[in-house]
Order: sequence, then structure tokens, then C-alpha cells
Amino acid sequence: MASLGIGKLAEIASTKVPTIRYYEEIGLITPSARSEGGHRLYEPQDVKRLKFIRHARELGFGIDEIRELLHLSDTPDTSCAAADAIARSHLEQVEIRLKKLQALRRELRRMVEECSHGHVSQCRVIEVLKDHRHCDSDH
Amino acid sequence: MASLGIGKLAEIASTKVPTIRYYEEIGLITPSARSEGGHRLYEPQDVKRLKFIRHARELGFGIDEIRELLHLSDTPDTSCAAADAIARSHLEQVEIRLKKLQALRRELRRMVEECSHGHVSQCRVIEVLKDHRHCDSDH
DNA sequence: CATACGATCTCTAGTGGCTAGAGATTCAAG
DNA sequence: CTTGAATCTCTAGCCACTAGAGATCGTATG
Repeated sequence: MASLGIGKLAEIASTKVPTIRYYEEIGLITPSARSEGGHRLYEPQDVKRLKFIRHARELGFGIDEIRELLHLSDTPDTSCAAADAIARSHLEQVEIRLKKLQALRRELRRMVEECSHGHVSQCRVIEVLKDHRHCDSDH
Repeated sequence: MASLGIGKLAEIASTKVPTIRYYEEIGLITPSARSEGGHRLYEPQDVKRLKFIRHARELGFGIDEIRELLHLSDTPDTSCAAADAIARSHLEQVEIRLKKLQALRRELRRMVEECSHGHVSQCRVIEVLKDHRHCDSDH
């Protein structure tokens, strides 16, 4: 048999065992079979499915988005537009987060650079936190 | 009396009421007094404290970091080094997240741009998710 | 002074995406 | 057949809140 136990699957897909069980609980992946004693058994297509999930997670897609992408992937004759839309909307979110994080970095850099290394009473870091007006960008 | 109710405080500090109660529960802020009936009453220094907390949160500091920064802010005679260290370490984390997010954006852009707008079977988005080797950067 | 109604009270539970542990059972190697 | 690692189910915890129920308080108006 080419079936894998959950531990081997976890290893192959760079996942932790409880994560796979969690994905099962929320309906993303089901073992192809169970052993007599109740252990989960996985086939090659399960490996592919889990890798797909992990890769999408690495790219920051949420569970619901992944659910949809999996469904699309399972029905190859439908239009690609839906997958495209999910990816585009995700890209937008990433770009928004990037902008915020860049503004954040600017503020933090300024805080750290202007720190006088004296006492807290003159500390620029504390100062800035105390008064938003010290900031020059939104965040 | 210049005391504020929790609603007014929330409004002034752009917070929600339950958030303030949550901050109290985890020991970040305590109302200066309570009314006879048990309503929380806040004084101007409480407003400052909450604004400090919110501003630090906006800058992405975690609760424990804020706890420490508040403590430092309360003891102005100590060295500024600790505050500086917290801010620096936070900046590092932000820079790491930025790098990851930038790599992510590259991948997503490529996915979206290369999408053929045909059927799912040729969809670049699905394709890339299926096989990590389509990616050219770590993420 | 009574009433109405909005603000606040406490308490519990849920979010997302896992992670960690207890205690029982199963599997595979020797 | 025994040992010990792997797996099983179940519950609870993480972060930083958010949402709701049902009870009580505070205050503006009649």
C-alpha cells in the first residue's frame, strides 16, 4: 500500500500533525481511509491537496478563500475568473497592509533614531507614544 | 467634576467601550473611581494613559511591550535604554514582515498577471498554488 | 417625583488559525 | 509478546479583541 500515516504526511507537507487534524475538522481535507484501529490513512492525492492548502496559506490566503480555490481546482471546466478575483482581492489586501507597514517603519525608525539615550524623561520613544502629533504620517 | 464615563472616554480615545474593559481586565488601565452605582469614572490622566496605549497599539506593539513601556513611562528617572530596545526589536520585526509581504506581493502579482482568463484547467493562479516550483522567491 | 430610555454593568462565548496537553489506544520492530 | 513510538479523541489556550444577553444605573423630561 502507498498509504501514509498522518505523521508522514505532516513531514512531507511541512505541516504539524494537529494542523492536519484541524484542517479536517474545518472540512478542508479528509483522509482517504482509516485503518482498522482508526488511524488516518492518506493517498497521493491527499498529499497534493494538503500541499495546495499549505502553499495558499504561505501566500496569506484565508481559510475561506482556500476553500473556494480548492473547489475551483476540483472543477477545472469552470471559468478562471473566480480564482482570478480571489487572487486580485488578496493582492489588494496585501498592498494595503504593505503601505501601512511602511508608514509604521518610518515612524519606528524616526523614534529609534531620535532617541537621546538619556533618561526616560527625555526619551523620544516614550515621547512619541504619548503624543500622536509627533508623528508625521498616518498609521 | 471632570470625571468621564467609559463611553465618553472611548469616544475621546477612539476606542470601543469593551476594549477599555478588556484593557482593565488585563491590567493596563484602571478607572480612578467608581460611581455609587458602580459605573467606571475616569480622570484626565486616564485619558492620557489610554491614548498612549492606543497609539502604541497602532504602531503594532504587543500588549506585553506596552505594559513595559507604560511602566517605563511611569518611572522617568530610569535609563531610556529599555524603551529603545523595545522599539528597536519591534522595528526589526516590522522589517522582517515587510520583506515577507513584499515577496508575497511579487508572487501574487505574477499569478494575477499570468492568468490566461480561460478555464480553471489552465489557470495560472491554481497552477502556482498546486506547485511551489512556479514561485521564484521564498515566502 | 415618577418615568422612560440610553448608558453602563457583569458574564459568557466567539473570532482565526492554529498549538499544547492529558490519557487511552494502536501499530510496527525486535 | 513486549516495548515504545505514533496516533487517537477531547479539552483548553493563544492574541487582541468583539458581540450579545439580561440586569442595573443615571439623567432629562413631564
